Amino acid sequence: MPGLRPRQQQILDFIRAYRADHSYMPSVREIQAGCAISSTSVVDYNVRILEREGYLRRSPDISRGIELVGDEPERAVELISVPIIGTIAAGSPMPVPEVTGWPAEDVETVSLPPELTPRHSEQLYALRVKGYSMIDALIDDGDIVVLRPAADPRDGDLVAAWLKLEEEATLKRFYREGDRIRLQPANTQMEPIMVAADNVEVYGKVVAVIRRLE
Amino acid sequence: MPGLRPRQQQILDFIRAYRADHSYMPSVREIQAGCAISSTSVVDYNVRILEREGYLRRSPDISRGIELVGDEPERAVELISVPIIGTIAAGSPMPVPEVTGWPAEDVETVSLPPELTPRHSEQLYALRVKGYSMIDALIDDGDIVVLRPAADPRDGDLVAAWLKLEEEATLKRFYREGDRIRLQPANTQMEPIMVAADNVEVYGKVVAVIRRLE
DNA sequence: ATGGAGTTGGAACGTCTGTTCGGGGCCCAG
DNA sequence: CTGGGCCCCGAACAGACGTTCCAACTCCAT
Repeated sequence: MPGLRPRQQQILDFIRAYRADHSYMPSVREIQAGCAISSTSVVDYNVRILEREGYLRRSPDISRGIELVGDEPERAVELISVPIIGTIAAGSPMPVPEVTGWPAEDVETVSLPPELTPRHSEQLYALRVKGYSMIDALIDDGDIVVLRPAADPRDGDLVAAWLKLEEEATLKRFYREGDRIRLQPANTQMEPIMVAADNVEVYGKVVAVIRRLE
Repeated sequence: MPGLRPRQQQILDFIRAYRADHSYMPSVREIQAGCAISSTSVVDYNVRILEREGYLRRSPDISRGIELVGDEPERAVELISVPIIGTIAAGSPMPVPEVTGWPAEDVETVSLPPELTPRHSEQLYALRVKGYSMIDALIDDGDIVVLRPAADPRDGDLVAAWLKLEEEATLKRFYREGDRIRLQPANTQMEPIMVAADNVEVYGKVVAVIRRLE
């Protein structure tokens, strides 16, 4: 992506510099001030272009909702050890990570190579899949799924969810549709299921699946 | 700083998880929703405490102006680096590991954690799966399969095989039946296929499957 | 000139968001 | 009982913020 007008380059540089100083993102008006632009609409105009060109992403109607792409912050280079805190099966409750005294002594762990490690790896945990109920998510009996506590999952994320009414754990892709939620199997040939938003409890977002064979 | 009320711990966990998913910080009302709190003032109250206790910093009057203080170190363990020598798809020939001058310079690699490393890890290689032809083996597009050259596969092994007549690469479980070979999909609901022994060339035995999700 | 595409400027609208205020339970020492 | 921390609730205020609309400007090929 070569073509980038000076104004856009200037804005991009400002955002990068701002990001180095603060852990949150600049607002439109801060960009305006920092780049000596006389109107917020000019910022919006150029930021739109930057988004269209793939330099960043925006979350509409969200303050400071700019995300830089290709600028993965502080990816850990070393091997991460993730505790396997239990099993997940269709009909049995999922274990949830205990917040207190997390690094227990005797839990089994799995190590994640750097290539698999997401941006923030502090609170990862893993579950061993029991049974064949996740077949539609291309997940086999015995697989290990690595999860991250999901605050406010985004559309399309593969999440581990607990359906309260059905008393069932499931791994599906998450889509918000008004006050309901569509859970879409990873296997696209299968039909999605619709559930009320207050019937689904999202425990985590799947960041990796590991299968070890004999 | 030991004493941290459950509500505060909950909020802290939510912020950390949110931060892992988004590059910007959650708003007070998002914390409220994510922690099932019924008022923004409760969030403000507890976030104030978290700030006073030194867990985070706030920039007043700034949307999403929360900054987490302190991040954790990681540990390093020994891990095996496996070259990804190519892709495997249904209709195209599989690459085979070159025995000579193996450690090429510019090949992509994937690191295997110790738990995944089999006994003899010297000649491991990996392929990236292209397309959805391995769905019946519960292997998705983009998955990485780690292989070991299989001199004499045992019954039940999951092998990467090349069907000469059909000119097709496939991942199936291997069963010898007289002078023919039964290739059984991992998905037990699907029918096995029978091929003549001299029509199948076993390239390797799958020792691990790794799937990384965004 | 002339027109269009790309860009800037100014202002306003509506919402998002941090913050504050008054009130109300709960628990325990006095 | 009384009072005071401690925590939660609902509502509202004021400012921060993303977004939109329209006019004007530059540049360039026609």
